Amino acid sequence: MQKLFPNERLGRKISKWYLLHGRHDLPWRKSISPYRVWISEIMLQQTQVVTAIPFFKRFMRQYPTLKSILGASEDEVLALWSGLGYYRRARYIFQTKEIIKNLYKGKFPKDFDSILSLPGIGRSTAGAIASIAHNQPFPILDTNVKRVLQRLHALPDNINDKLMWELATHIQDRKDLFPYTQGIMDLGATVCLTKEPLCKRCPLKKDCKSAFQLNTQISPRKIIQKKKMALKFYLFFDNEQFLAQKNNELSIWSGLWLLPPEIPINFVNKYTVSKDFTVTHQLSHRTLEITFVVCKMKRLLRPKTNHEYKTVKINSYFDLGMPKPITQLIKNL
DNA sequence: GAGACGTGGTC
DNA sequence: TGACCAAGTCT
Repeated sequence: MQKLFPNERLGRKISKWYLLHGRHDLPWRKSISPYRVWISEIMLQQTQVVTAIPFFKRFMRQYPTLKSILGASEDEVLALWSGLGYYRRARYIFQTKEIIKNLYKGKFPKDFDSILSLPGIGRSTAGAIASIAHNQPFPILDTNVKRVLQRLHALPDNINDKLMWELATHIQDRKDLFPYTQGIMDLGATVCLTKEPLCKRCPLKKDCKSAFQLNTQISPRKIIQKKKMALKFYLFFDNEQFLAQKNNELSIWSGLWLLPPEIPINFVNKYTVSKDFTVTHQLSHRTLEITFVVCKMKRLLRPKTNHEYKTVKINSYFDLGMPKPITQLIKNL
């Protein structure tokens, strides 16, 4: 008989609750494989379920299996990430599949430390893959789980992660890891809501130190002062195509295709400005003031420049990894 | 360990 | 409408 962790009894309540009330229709919860769990977990980092769903489906249509993605280029992976944000995640996926190809013979590793060592996979994501896909008792600790645990034990805000990881370990239902792991996330997402938790529906209401208490607010994230940043892009285009430039800087939208920020020397006097306007675009940590100069050319030239560029058919911009403001601009061309 | 890193939805 | 929120990881 396996020894129970202190709160495994509660974990059991969660896995049972999941079977009745969990979100069983999420696409990544069907045909479970390490590959599908991996991609979904990366997509779901700091990203809401409803946002991730269409991206996950599109990704799986393009690359249904781990094997099928092994030959992909970084550009192709970034194109599938276009519009999802935190593009570093897509580059980590590219790096990870390269490691899997070269170091693990094309098979997703099972060993926890090997999983954890992969780019873009931290302790929580590694725990999700290990527990969901490999049935190994490693906990997860995302904001959903943190919120449930914080309320369950009536912990003060800003409690340190070390304790939270211990609590997350001791509440796991190690007999039913799959429903437990999915369940604690669903519990946080659908019952133990940030603003007004639905304690009546909670399987832990008899155990929770905050159940039906008014003072269960989770303190807001630290507010950061957003810096403003001015950007300028030129959209050179003719009837068929436009000019894109690769962003190889280590900053926002790194690795994506943008537009040239200046006029190539050989373009002077070869275009007419049809529009010139500024939009603001919010990032999590920065406010961008983006000026677009839309420049019509009779025939798009090849630029004389040291930058990596590409001429792109206007109606196939979605084959490129590009950030939202730029795809928006092209779409409305 | 604080800050960087996207986007969409809500109120 | 601007502030805030939503399945983290890396440096």
